[in-house]
Amino acid sequence: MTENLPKVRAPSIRDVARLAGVSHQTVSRVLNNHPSIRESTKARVLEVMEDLQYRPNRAARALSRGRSRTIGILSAQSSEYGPASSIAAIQDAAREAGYYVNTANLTTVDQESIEAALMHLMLQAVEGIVVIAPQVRVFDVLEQLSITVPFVSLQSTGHLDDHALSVDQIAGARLATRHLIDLGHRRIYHLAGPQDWIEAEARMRGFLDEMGAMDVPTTAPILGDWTADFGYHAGRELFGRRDFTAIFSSNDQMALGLMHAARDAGLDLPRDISIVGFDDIPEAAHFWPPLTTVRQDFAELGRRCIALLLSNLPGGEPIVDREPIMPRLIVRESTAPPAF
Amino acid sequence: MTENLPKVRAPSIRDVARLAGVSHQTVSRVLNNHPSIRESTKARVLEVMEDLQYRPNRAARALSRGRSRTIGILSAQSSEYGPASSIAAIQDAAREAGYYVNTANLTTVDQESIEAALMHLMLQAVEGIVVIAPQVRVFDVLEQLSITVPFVSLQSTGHLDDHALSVDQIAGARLATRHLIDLGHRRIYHLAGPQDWIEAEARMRGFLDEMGAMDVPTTAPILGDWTADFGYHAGRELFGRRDFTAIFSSNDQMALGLMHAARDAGLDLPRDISIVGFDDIPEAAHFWPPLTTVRQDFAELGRRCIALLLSNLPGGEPIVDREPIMPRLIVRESTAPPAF
DNA sequence: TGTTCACATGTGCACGGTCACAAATGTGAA
DNA sequence: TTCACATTTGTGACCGTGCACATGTGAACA
Repeated sequence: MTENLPKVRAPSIRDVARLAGVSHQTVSRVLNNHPSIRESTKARVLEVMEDLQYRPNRAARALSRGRSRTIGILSAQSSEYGPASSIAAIQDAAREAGYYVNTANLTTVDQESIEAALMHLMLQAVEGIVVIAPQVRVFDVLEQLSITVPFVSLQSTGHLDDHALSVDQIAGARLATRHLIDLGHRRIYHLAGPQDWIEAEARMRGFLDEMGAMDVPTTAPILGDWTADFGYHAGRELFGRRDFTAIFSSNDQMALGLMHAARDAGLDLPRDISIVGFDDIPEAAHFWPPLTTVRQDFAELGRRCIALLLSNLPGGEPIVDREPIMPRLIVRESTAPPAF
Repeated sequence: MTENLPKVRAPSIRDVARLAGVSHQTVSRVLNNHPSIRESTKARVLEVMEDLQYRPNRAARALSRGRSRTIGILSAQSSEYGPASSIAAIQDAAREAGYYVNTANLTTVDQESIEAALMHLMLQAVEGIVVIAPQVRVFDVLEQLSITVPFVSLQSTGHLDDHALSVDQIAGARLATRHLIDLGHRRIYHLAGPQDWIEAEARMRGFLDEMGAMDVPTTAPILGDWTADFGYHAGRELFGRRDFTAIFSSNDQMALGLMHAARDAGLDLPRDISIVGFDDIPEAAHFWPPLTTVRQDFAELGRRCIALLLSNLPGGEPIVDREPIMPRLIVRESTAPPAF
């Protein structure tokens, strides 16, 4: 009946040492795979550990080493497909590398909320931060709070490229735009994401670059908020005038909203209007019509993100990963040559 | 030029104490809002903290208190809308309560993967665990590894209800089924989720219960995997025979796949076939046709989940939250009376 | 004026690891 | 046998915080 004694302290390194007949330091060496430990000693210690169900205490370790082995993720809209996939990939990669991950969500993207989230992460003594959010403001706050841990952004910002790792959003947007131009479209709208999201800006730039390069006149992009609802409302207005034959939407959700509005307006897709999305969410293949879009490899992004971040941690040798991940155009049935 | 001296140790409680002319214990009391501290003393200490940019060291705290203030989430398919929303809500609620959250994803749901994920959480000394995954196996492993921390599951399992908190999936499924029956449908299929997911089972049970209660003959549900792709392939087969007039899908993604297959088969929705989903993902309102579905309040679920878990932690007074969250039927345009 | 008591503050150690350094043991050549 | 040196193991301090307990302080009361 010893099993339900109250408050049985978890076994410590010294308990193991006593039972194995060695010093606590020897146990510590076994834990850390120190090279000069006699095999027989090591085996004995390991056996005692097993018997005692010994688990190293992370807090103690973090305290004495001065390192938490934790990295933080600062994320906005974390239940959407893109961010959620990135987060999952980052967590997997971090765990693989022996790191723990802690996520702080931004409910709103104002100064105060960003500060609170960063504070939360810093209080945990995270060793590095991954930012999946509108960068510009976050970086301002990072600087303001004089946060000193290394950080990595999942999107290239242009001027902070040492910290950035990205899918080449510009190239992706150009692929999408070029696809529409190649089909013969000349009056193409762009439904962009929120201005302060780097991806949104990059995709917009890619769109404008390609249009310029191909000498196609452009109209001002419409600024959206990533949601299908916004796409729907924007669509209702756009399809009223119909002074265009194709739209490139900055993400799949907004593209879905556009399609909805198009049907409401009695338009036939893709005959009357071609639509291209961005992200290739798993649902996109089943939209009506199946959506032509640009696929990003989030898993790869997560892996490289962690590799980059860890390399910037003290002790690692800094690498600079400037090679962007190239997105792919997935052609489905939402695009066709213009009917007129 | 003192700002880039290497290795400036972060200020500790004693540094603050020295500058404020008090003992380290007094500083500690200020940190923990101890009642008997003179206002003036407290103010002085707080001021020094501000000056020094003092941040308490979480590892030291965890070590001396023996509590990590961290809870773990064990999640599968964490990039899908339901789990992702729950995770976000749980994180927010936990942060609110001063807790940290750490997520471990299951890549596969086999024994080994579950063990690895649980180990990862336990090594962090999480104080409690939230399970968002196929419960049955996870609970087996929990028991096997003799995990002793309290845990909460986001889904009711029937026999572990003290640990469970849930949207009443059965009631939700009955709402959906009843809606179809009320419209006049008598030959209704159910596209279920994976057998080992509690939600899937509960929704299936709700479907069968309601069909039984209304005296409508049923056919065996089809077991899917939550993905739109599966819905599509199941649909291709089902619409070949067309011995039914409505389908209740266990989630919105599979419903989307079904719709896709229905269009491929040249069917008119909802005239030829009515479809109901489950979850009300933000995109569902923009499907073609907009999807009738059952809405779950994930945010509320996350909040109550944390409340329940924290109450089970040592020190809290155990509450039992047996009141399930009631889901709501959202009627859109994917359902109509049968045409014949 | 001394006693009591609540409040405010200080002292020293424990938490469970790691680190720097010291000591013991083993090994091979002079 | 002895010394030099590599390998293996041990000793004690330290990381930053909280806890138990001791101590100091002032007001209320007899």
